[in-house]
Amino acid sequence: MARQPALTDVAALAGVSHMTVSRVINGNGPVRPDTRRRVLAAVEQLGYRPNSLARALATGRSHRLGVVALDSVLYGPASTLFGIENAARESGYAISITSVSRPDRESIGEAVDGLCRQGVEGIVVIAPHVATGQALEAAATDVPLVAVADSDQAPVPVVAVDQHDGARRVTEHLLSFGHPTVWHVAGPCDWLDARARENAWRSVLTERDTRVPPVLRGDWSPRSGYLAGLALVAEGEVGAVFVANDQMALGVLRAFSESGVSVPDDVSVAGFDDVPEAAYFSPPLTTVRQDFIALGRKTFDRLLRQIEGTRPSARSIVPPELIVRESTGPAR
Amino acid sequence: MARQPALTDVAALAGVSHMTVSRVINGNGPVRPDTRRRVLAAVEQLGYRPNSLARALATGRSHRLGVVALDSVLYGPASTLFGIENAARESGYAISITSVSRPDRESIGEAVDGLCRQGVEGIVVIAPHVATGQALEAAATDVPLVAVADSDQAPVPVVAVDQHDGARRVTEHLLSFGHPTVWHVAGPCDWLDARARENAWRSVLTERDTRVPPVLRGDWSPRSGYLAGLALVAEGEVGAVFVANDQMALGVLRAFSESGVSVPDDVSVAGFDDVPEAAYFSPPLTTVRQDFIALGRKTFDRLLRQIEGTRPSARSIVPPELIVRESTGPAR
DNA sequence: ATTCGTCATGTGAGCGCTAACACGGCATAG
DNA sequence: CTATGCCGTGTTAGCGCTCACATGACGAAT
Repeated sequence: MARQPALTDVAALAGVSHMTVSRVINGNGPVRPDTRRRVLAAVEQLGYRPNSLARALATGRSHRLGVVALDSVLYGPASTLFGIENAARESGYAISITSVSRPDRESIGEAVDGLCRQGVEGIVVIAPHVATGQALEAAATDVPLVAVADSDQAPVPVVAVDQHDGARRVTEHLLSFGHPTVWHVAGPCDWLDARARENAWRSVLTERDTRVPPVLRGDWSPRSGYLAGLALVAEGEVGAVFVANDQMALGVLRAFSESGVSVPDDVSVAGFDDVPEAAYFSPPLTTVRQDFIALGRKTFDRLLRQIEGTRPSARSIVPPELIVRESTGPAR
Repeated sequence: MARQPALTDVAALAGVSHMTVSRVINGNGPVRPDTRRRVLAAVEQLGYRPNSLARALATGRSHRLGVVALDSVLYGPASTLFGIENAARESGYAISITSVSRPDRESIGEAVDGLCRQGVEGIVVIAPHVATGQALEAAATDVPLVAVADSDQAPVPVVAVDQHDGARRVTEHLLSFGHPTVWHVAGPCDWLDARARENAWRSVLTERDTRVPPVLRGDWSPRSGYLAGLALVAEGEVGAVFVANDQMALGVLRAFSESGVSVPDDVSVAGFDDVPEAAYFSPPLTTVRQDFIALGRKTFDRLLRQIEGTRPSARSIVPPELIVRESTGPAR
């Protein structure tokens, strides 16, 4: 089994110099039509595939992007990844992916370093932890970098769905039914998104001089939502709950249904994300839709602009959308 | 801004030849301890990062794997992807990812071709459609290739969770409660997994001379499950349903709950996948757990073996596990 | 003292490609 | 009829790295 055919093989077969073949392949320099035909025939016959590694080495441009993802299969990050991949592929960029299990300085640093060695032209970090910001600061590199995270104080450009706006709108929606206050099942406190949602919820309540009930904290998992739900049942005087993501909201619904608490008659429940399942929960879940595909595209655009030297605006924000379903309603 | 430091820069700074630096970096050839120290100091000072593109070009080994994934964010494929990535990273392989929107010959061909240009040493195709097999046949390439798909007749090595076994076990589980027969909400008929689950279900019924009810067909989405659920309600005489995945099962549960059909008292419902949410459905869903992380690792091992020339066994199968929860029970 | 082997290092070529320039040939302009 | 220009093509030198070999220094064996 011989090695893959190279430019010179094609050149030899077509009876031209390798440079002419290169011109045909890249469609730049001037080539006479019949020469081009001969070359293309040779390419076809040999099944020649340009070696993009060699090209990258010669040009100094790899047309490759790196993505650092959290080692998890959450709906949001996974969707964002695919959004980025789609946008990148359409623009002729290849994607290298690396996952990290913990969002600390060392892991992120290693991941970024590994991608740089691979010669990526830019890096996206989808690791929406509070620690990620500092970790990125440490990961000193001159490769353009964009983070997918809703943070004002990140040391790198940031793209995100507007968490604050989304959380504000659900909270206001819940209050609009006349509930005395809104409880909150928050995400892990080391997540930026969790903090942003919690802060927005809190500010709506304080703005209106409404009592701020203690926060229940989960870890995004349905199980943690279930436990929070049981705690809320024990609490008794609960009329409305804003749960920081749909998976936990499912757990809350489960706990309520087991305990004979009716949604939305006894308690209104709202989530965040609009996972595909949310419309089929019992009852269908009021939630905030995040357009992760748009987020991915925007992230890619942002990074591309940075690679090409066009200075982008400081913050790229994707607006969320409140999706009202049957899990929220007037107080009984 | 100067370019990234290269081997020669380090060599110059350390006062040695580039080859000595190479030996230090790769830890092979003999180097005197103090020389090594000088070199490492220079590496540190310059912030030198080996360029793996150049290395790949020189050695002919890229240590890169390509993954072709379906353009979707389904739980299974996404988890498998992460399993592969983890295993690969541990073994020093980088991952390039490409997604395809349709599983036809052209898309798959393009995806495989693109990855080959990137110089990958092996390719995993996670595109479990019936058409994928033929598409792979067409994508003639001498790069080692493994498909994640439960098919006997694929033209390439295959790794999969044993769909047949899983489906057989749920069906038998449902029959064990004394239900006269088991209905089936199947996945799209162009998916191998959907076919395998349906075939297994059918064979259990025919083996036992049980009536085989007409198949209801969905598209994996909760919505399609919901519609199937409504159809089952209209049908009336339904005691047990095996739904081909958990998302559709959620839709079925929703339809039943809306229609006042009680699960499992009126109808037993079982799913497939064991998504993290399944335990918190109402009622918690009996389902078949697929260990996608193990699947990913096995896939990587398989591919690695193929790259290194060790001929692997014909079929790598990961066993599924029946998870019994509250959605299944005796006929009323 | 000479030969040999080993260790530590250096040299040159080449992986497959592109950028930059060099060079004939033919048309047009002077 | 020579000068100027452009077109089509070839030549050369790298990109950053590794491989295969060459070289020199030193100790041990002859």
